[in-house]
Amino acid sequence: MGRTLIQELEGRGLVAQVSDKPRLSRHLETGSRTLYCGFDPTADSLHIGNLVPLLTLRRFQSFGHRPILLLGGATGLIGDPSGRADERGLNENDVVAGWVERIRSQVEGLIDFEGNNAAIMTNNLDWTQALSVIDFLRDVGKHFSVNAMIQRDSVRTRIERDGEGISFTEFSYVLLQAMDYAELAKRYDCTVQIGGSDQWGNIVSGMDLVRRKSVGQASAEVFAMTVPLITKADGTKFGKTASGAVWLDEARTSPYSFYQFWLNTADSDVIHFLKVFTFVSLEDISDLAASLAQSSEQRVSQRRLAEEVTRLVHGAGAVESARRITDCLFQGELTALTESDLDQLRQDGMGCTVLPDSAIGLLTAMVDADLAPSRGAARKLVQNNGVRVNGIVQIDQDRELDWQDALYGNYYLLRRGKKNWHLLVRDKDRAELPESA
RNA sequence: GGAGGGGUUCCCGAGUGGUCAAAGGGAUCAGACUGUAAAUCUGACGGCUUAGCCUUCGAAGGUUCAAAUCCUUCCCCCUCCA
Repeated sequence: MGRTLIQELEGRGLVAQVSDKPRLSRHLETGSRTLYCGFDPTADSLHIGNLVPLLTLRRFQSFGHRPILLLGGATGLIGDPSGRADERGLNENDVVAGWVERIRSQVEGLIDFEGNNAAIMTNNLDWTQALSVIDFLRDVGKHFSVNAMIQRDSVRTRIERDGEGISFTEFSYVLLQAMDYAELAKRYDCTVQIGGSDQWGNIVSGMDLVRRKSVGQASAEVFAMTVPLITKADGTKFGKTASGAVWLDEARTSPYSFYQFWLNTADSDVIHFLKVFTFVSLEDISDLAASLAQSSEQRVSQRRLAEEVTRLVHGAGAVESARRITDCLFQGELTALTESDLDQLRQDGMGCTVLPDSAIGLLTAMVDADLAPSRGAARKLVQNNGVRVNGIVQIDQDRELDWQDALYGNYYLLRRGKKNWHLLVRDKDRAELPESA
C-alpha cells in the first residue's frame, strides 16, 4: 500500500484534530512509535462507539507502531466531566475493578498482543494507587493553572450552568489523565495519544504536562490526535437501538442483534461506516460504493459491513450463526425450519422463553417475551396487524397459544413488526404454571 | 434580603372549574410502500378483566356535585433588583 498512515486515516475520515499534522506525519514515518488510548470503565462492557479509537489503535499497529491500551482503573473511579452536563455518581472500587477485568478480556481479541510490535495493556491504577496526595500536588498539580482549567469547556459549562456545579473530584480529572500520558511517556516512550474528539482537551493537557516535565528529554516531541464522533446522515444518534446502546458484550447485545444492527445501516451511512469500522481496503470500499449506487437494493455493502464488524468482535462462528438466523427469518419459509434449526436459534442468541406445558394467552406471551411493555400495548399491536405467530398475522387478541399448532409441537415463533422476534419453547416436564395466585 | 415568573403524561410545550388521560410538535412503536433502507402517508402512544373502570398534571391537605385548573402549607427551579 502506497499510503502513509495519516493518509490512510484521513482517507477513512478518522482524523478529527491533530496537534501538529506535518510533524506527526514525519514522526510516524521515521520509526516505530508507541501510542496509547485510554478507556474508562463506566460499565461492564464497551459499546460500539468505543470501537472507533480501538480499531484506530489497530490501524496504527498494522503500520508498525506499538499500541498501549490503557484501562482507566483509576480515572474510572473519578469520572470524566467532558461532555457531561451533570456530576456523575461515584462507583465502588470493587465494581470498577470488576468492570476493568471485563473490558480487559473484551479488548484482548481486537488488538494484537503478539509479534514485534505487540500491544501492551496497562491500568492507570498501577501508578496512582500508591501515590500520595502531597506527591501528586507537587509533581502534577504544580504544572496546572487553575486559571486555564476553568476556561475549559467541560468545566466552564458546568460552572456556568445554574443548578449544577462541578465537584473538586471531577475538576481534577484532567490531572489524572495528563499524568497517564506522562507516565506512559516515561515508561514506554509513548509519544502519541489518541481518543474521541471529546477527549481533545484532556489529551492536550497531557501533552503539555509531558513537555513541561520534559520526560525523557528527546521525547519532548509528543502528539495528540482525536477521532471524530460518529454521526448518522439523518442526524439521529449513532449506536442506539430501541433497546439501548449496542454493546460489545454478547450477553448485553447478542451477536445476532449485533449483526442485525449493522445490516440495517442506512445507504447514506454504510460507506462511511465501512471506512471507520472495518479493515476493508479503501479500494474495495470504493468498489462497494459503486455497487451501492447501481443496485442498492442488493445491500451488498450492508452485508459486508455486518460480516466484517461481527467477525471482528464476535468471531467467524458468530457471523455464521447470525447469517443463518437472518436467512431463516427473512428469506425462507418459517415452516422450512427443521427442529434443530429452531434449537439453533436459541443457541445463536434469539430471545427465548421456556414455558410450562399449558396454554398461554397471546398477549401475556408478548409481554413475557418483552415484545410489548404491557398487555394493553400488546393488544393494540394485534389490532394494528403487528403480531405474527409462526409467520401468521394474528387478529384475535384473546388467542390462546396451546401448542396445538406449534412448530414440531414445541416452538412458537413470535414476531412483532418486521424484525423483532422471540422464540417460545414448551417444557414438557412442567405441566403447570408456578403458583402465583 | 426584596420583586416577579414557573414546576403538566419519555422530551418540548398548550391548557386557568366540568366537553381533559389532557392541544400541538418531537421521540418511540405498528401498518402501507420498499430493499429488514431513506423519504412519505396512516394509525397507536398511562394501566386494566377495554363500548367500562382505575391511576396521573412538583408534594400534602382543603373548597366543590365536579379541580391540572380555586384556597392553604411545603419542596424545587428561573429572571430582575440589592
